[in-house]
Amino acid sequence: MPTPLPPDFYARSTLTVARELLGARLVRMLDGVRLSGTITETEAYVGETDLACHARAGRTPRTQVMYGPPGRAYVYFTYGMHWMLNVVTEPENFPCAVLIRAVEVIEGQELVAARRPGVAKPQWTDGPAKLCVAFGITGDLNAVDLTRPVAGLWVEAGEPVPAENVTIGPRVGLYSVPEPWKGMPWRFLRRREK
DNA sequence: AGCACGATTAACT
DNA sequence: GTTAATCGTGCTC
Repeated sequence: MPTPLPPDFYARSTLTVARELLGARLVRMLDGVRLSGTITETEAYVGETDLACHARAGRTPRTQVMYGPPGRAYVYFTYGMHWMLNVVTEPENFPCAVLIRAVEVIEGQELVAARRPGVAKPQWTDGPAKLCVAFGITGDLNAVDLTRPVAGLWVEAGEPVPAENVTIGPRVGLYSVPEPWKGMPWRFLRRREK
């Protein structure tokens, strides 16, 4: 029996959720195969006042899932070719989310290898759009409930990452976002092991 | 008009 | 081996 992280996990401060998602396990049922990966990089996007967050535009068809209950998926399309996976955080009507930027594939390596032909393992899922390709995540999964194993996508508890292995820095890929939002240290990544 | 990107290329060391 | 620059693509507002 899968045991997804409960709504209470997501109903907290977005920064806390982003930090604690490091080490957690992203699980995807695809073609009858269980894929999973350890989350290694996240970014927090916090409300309408965060000018890097899509919710800066207010409640629109695209952003409305962020206004809904925590623990849902916010999947959106950008740059004409890329899907991105976020998890909705905080109580309803506070539009926030954590972008899942990278995972390390654990289960289902054969299927992922087949989905990422010609790509070496470390590059299978080391970017937010790459992991969506590897795990078969598209707009079909927007707004699904990640706290129950009903949609074939959820997050399980993993191995906690100790503070000394966490690197914190500014979010990336924000081209024209003004300060102070552009420089806010809201990116969390697990330091490379070895 | 403007993207919460990634691959390719071109320049370096 | 590295970093920097370019641009395709189509959805959102």
